[in-house]
Amino acid sequence: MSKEITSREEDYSGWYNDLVIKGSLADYSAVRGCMVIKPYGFALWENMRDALDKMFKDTGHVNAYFPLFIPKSFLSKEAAHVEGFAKECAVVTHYRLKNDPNGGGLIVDPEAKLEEELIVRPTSETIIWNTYKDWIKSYRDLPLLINQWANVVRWEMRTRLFLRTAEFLWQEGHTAHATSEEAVAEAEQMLEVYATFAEEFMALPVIRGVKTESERFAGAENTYCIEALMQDGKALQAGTSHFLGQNFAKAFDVKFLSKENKLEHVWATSWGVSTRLIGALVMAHSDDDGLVLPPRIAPLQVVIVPIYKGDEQKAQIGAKAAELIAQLKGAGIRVKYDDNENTRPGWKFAEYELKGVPVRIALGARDLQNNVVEIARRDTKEKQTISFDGLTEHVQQLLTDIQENLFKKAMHYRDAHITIVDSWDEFEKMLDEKGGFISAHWDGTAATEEAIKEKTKATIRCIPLNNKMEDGKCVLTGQPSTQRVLFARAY
RNA sequence: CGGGAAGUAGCGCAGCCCGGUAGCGCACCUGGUUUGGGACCAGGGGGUCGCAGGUUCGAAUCCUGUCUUCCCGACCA
Repeated sequence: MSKEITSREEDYSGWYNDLVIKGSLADYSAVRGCMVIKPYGFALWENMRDALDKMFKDTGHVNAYFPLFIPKSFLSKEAAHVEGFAKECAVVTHYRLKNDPNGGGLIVDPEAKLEEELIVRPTSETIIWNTYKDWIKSYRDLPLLINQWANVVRWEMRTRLFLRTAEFLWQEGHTAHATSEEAVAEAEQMLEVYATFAEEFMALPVIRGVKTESERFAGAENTYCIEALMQDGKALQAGTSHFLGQNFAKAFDVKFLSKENKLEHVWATSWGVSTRLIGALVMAHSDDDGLVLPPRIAPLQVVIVPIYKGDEQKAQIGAKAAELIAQLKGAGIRVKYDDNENTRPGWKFAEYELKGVPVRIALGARDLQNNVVEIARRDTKEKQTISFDGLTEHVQQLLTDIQENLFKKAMHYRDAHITIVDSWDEFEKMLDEKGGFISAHWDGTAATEEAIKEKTKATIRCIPLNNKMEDGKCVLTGQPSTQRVLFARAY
């Protein structure tokens, strides 16, 4: 390693990039704003994806796949939707290249212009609703509960590894229902699925809430979200679930005959989480020694590093390690044995810390004689010496402890950074000095929300679900308010 | 699209002010000694200095243009 991980206080952004790149998760690519996800990072994504996919299926959803390309005319059918996405779309205008007759290599063949331009999907509502029109005729076809795992492209002005890349991987669920109530229940259910996943798998505490009108998804009636807090005090939207009302059904003319034999538009939801979750994971748990990954989704849960002198010792330790690995694997633990001769133990220790492997086991000749191993946990960096007997149970318990500890630590930090504020002076002061969420009264107008954003860069992250009603005065205007909302500077 | 900075070996950088034909660290290759917190010694390979012009006997270095990337803004369901 040529450079140490930069301290957070000096340069959070450099710290974050170092973590991602040195932790072997991803790297910049040759294409502007796009990243290469490396095998280690992709294994992490696969673990997250598999856990989410199971949760979707347990709630009655199935997977399907829709086209990457969307005819331009589709995008314009829902007014708010086109407004929200038009500014960041990649557009396919031609279908062929040819050799430049004047020399100079390949050029776009002007003869090969498309009749109608194709948009690389920034999200799939339009192409999916165009399809649903043909699939839904009767109330018997409902509900339609479909998810797709895909890539999408949004031509962002400024990008950042995982958090905002021009192309990213995600899942998008798109459901159709016979009633408004049923669709709202679906949107709320999926928000809860996301919240559960974030908390139980990612060890990331989240606040469940709804967005204000100005932060709402383009084309939605209501947007639910989970908001997480990063270690620099900035908030991150970790997932959203939208109640779309009948907006897309009307735009794409999706109607069904009800039990009462009446023709009605269907009610819709959409919901998604993306590789941005990996960014959240990195910023929520990591320290200056590298990544810290929660055991439940870590690509590797345990690494075993042998310490030996000479081939004879290596063979002896290897034999014992094989025994331990068989036990650990038998218990479903993801374990790697690193007997690479080109790197020394100290190098390996540092390397797996950078990669955030939760548990490290060191096994040397000394340990072999004493029937023990040295076991180190990544989150607290504590080491202890324990016996071979019951090692598997010990490791299982340790993985559980680490998972819980990470959640508690993040929860403690989050709770300590929700500040209740009642005056404008204090609002600005707390935002600058402490960061995190500011819980304050708001008069409910978009104008005030905008004014606060203008002054402080803080936005309303959400109105928490099950929020306590309480009379108060707007922190900026002094106008009456019925509840507090959460403000923060955000990614 | 505004403001700043940078493009020199796979990665990180020095050299540029003051022009003379390219260097350091890491990585890589060979041999040896090592191995309980990022080993050491010796030897070795690798670069049209982002691109295009110009000035000059001579350009990584000076001038002009251009492209790209990063950072800060603007933008961002």
